[in-house]
Amino acid sequence: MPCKPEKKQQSRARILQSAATLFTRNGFDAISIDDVMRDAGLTRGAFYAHFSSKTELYREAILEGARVGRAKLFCKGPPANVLEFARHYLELDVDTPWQGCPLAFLVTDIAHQVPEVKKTYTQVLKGYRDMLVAMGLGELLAMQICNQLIGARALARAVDAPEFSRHILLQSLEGVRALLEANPADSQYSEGANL
Amino acid sequence: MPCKPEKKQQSRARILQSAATLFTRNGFDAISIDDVMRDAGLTRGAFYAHFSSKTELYREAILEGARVGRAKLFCKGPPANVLEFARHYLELDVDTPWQGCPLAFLVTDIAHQVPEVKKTYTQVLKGYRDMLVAMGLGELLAMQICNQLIGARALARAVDAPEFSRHILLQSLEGVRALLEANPADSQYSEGANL
DNA sequence: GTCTATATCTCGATAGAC
DNA sequence: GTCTATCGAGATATAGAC
Repeated sequence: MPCKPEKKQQSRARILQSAATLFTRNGFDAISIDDVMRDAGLTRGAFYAHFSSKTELYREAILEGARVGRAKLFCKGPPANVLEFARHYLELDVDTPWQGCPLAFLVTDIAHQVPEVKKTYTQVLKGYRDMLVAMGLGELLAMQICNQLIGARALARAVDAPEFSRHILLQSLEGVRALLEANPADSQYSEGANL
Repeated sequence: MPCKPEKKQQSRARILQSAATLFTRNGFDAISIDDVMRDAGLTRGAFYAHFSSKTELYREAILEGARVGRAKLFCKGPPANVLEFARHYLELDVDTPWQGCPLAFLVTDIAHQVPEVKKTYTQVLKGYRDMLVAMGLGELLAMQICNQLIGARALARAVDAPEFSRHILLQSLEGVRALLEANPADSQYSEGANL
């Protein structure tokens, strides 16, 4: 019965990739299963051979989006310091933006979902915070920087004027710099040598 | 034909209040016109005598939500300094939370809406920033604090564990304090006398 | 595993009685 | 101005052929 298990894996991977992109960009409600399957080159009926519900797909898509984001951040090796990480995250000097960070683009969405989805989101958030901790920051400072960066990216997307968006992102980077300087015990790691 | 114009105004006000509460709490897609009208004690058919579309109602609800939020923040007179403002906004020492700040609870929603809605949201955001500017902060520092506060409130709502939520909010307050101390030219106003 | 077809539901918006 | 009734679109999920 299992006609080519690797084929099934390929279909699942395509569905997941489409879902990560579409959900992150448009949110949970605006994207139908039809949209995802069409983007993956399949039809609606085939969906339930891979996932049991739209919500389960959403959870997996959040994890996939986080994986893609992490890969994009580390494409040129790990960032040298926290400020470089922040610049990358804010995409201040990136020519081709990626599909977007699920943490920033789905915050509001997540608050309306069932507990399992919130659990997945929380897991990803803690992963980002711990990434900063691994760069030498204290857990508290890392959380403050997460607030600052994720807040800025979310706000920059919601406002209607591109100049204002850029202003928000630029100020966020300055905010991160100020937070680092206010914590000299941590900033020695962030401005200095690599981790 | 206008049977009691004041009656119509009362209905409109009730619809608006219901919409502000429900939309802020559940977002645009999850709330139907039926939900709003039912909450306001009316039926769906009466809706279009007051608003031309669900989107128009959404815009007005955002403004109403911002008004309610500002009234709540100023219920005991204007906050003495920026830190007190932040504590109020984060609801760290408030027993009965209000319906919630549309800026934090609708960020993601807004990004999916038509330009007019984004324009309304942007207007409210600039209003909040200018409130901080009126308290003596520079525009740049005010924006950084907006990122920090709004980001924290949005994140605190998305995570699944109440302890983690509180941790995020507490760290955000510390982040605001650090930002103020990193800008001594501004902080003299924020820690000192009223505005 | 993937397809087409369909059952069932909900929503936004409109029409007409009062 | 508010009600009930309804149209038409689009959604999730399922059933059955291949």
